[in-house]
Amino acid sequence: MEIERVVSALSALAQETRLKVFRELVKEHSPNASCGGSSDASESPGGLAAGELAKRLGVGASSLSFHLKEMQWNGLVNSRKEGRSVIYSANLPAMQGLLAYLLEDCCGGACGAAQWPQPLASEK
Amino acid sequence: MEIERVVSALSALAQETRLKVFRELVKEHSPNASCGGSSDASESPGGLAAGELAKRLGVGASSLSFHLKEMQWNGLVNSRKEGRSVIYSANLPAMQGLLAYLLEDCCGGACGAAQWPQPLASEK
DNA sequence: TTAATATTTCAAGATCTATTGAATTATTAA
DNA sequence: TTAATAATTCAATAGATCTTGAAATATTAA
Repeated sequence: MEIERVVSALSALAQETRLKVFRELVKEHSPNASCGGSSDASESPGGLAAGELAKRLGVGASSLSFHLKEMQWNGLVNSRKEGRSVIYSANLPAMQGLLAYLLEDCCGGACGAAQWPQPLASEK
Repeated sequence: MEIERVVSALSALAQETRLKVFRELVKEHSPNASCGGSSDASESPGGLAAGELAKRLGVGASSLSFHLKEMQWNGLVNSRKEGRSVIYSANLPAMQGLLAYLLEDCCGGACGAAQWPQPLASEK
């Protein structure tokens, strides 16, 4: 993952509303949907309608639309139209790519993936 | 890790110069310095002087100072004075806390830590 | 068709971010 | 002490981001 994409993915998450959106979408992610592993084309990726997200987060529709557009542009969410709703879903492989980069390039040489996850404080 | 701190840590990384700074500091992190694990007070955490960072990244001194202050405020780097230089070092436990949050709250329920690291594409 | 619902787009304004160069502070060398 | 070096602070500016409410678009229901 090249640095510009990493910065743009981080920017997409570095805002309270957007981070909350992503968390909600991860919660709603259907367990058999794409996680970057094997999957077929008929899966239903779960997700939430824009309006339901707005209601849950207490954000105005146009403001949320702005943030969703930002996240979609940066590849963090996908959308599909269903009736008059637009359903947004988390793009987990994008998040995993970001985590892989941070783990390897920004944590790696010193406290690498081999030490991940960290032992609990009580185990140290 | 509460959401405000996560957002502020993400903001500290969501900028090209700052992400590059962090990567450089991780590279220079001395292997026996604090990784969140056991350590003693006499360790030397490695790091780089502000001027050396500015030279490596091709950034003006005052601009870099602005970014370093931002990163320090958000807990991503530490600093210490040595002679007339100020040595900055990566705060790896902060990065690890951030990664732990993202892994658990933003990846977790659906494609959890149990599946991390991901199998290689050739193994799927 | 007309009305209601779901969402996006647009324009305005407020605030935040980032860069620049000059001035300032602290430390070391001559 | 004076000069040189390392870094930060400050003020000015340009540009990006976020929120708001009104208007526009698309879909479904009456």
